[in-house]
Amino acid sequence: MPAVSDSGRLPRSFYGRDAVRLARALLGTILRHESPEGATAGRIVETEAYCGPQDRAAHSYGGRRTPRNEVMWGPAGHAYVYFIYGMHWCVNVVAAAPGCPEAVLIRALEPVEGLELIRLRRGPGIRDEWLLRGPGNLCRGMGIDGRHNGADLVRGALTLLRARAVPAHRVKRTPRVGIAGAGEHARLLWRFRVEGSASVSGK
DNA sequence: GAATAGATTGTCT
DNA sequence: GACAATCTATTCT
Repeated sequence: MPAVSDSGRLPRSFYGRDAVRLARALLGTILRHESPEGATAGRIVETEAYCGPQDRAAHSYGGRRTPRNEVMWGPAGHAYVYFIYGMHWCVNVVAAAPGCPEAVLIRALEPVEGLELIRLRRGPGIRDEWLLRGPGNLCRGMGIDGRHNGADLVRGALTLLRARAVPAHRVKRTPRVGIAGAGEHARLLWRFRVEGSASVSGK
């Protein structure tokens, strides 16, 4: 019996809201991947909202629509996975409505299921709480890569599960990470993290 | 502890 | 050809 039930899958309606609200709502939910090597899952403790054409830090800034970011333009509840810095994958959850290219970057998870497999993928010498810390690291540990771009989280092997909500007093809002080139938009408080979790990334 | 550099490749101009 | 929603190791202080 798996440590995490698959029955609590979040419905499509959960995703159909603006990226900032979705980023907050995703805290505490469980990202689960049932791969051929085994199942892994983690509790989301850090997210960032990317808010479409007006957001200088977003891939869809200025209405850009390319093969890479095409899934951002599609229906909510799908995974937008892209490759960056020559070696890392990052996974986003598409928000809002078709034609509104908003998404939420998943930045950190607390490992919940499949610890052995996660350790195997990450390599030796890493504390368990840090195995899925950082957007690139969590994709490696969860076995997420370009094959998952466009995956439907409501139906496929990659899923999001409902879990106990994170109370407001445990949520901290900060500026986003790694977007110094975004001018004024770099200062907006569009990063959400669970206070006190050992698994959040950054300083 | 802070700052810096190097890795390494898809994507877009 | 420049650069990127990163991570790690190394070199300072």
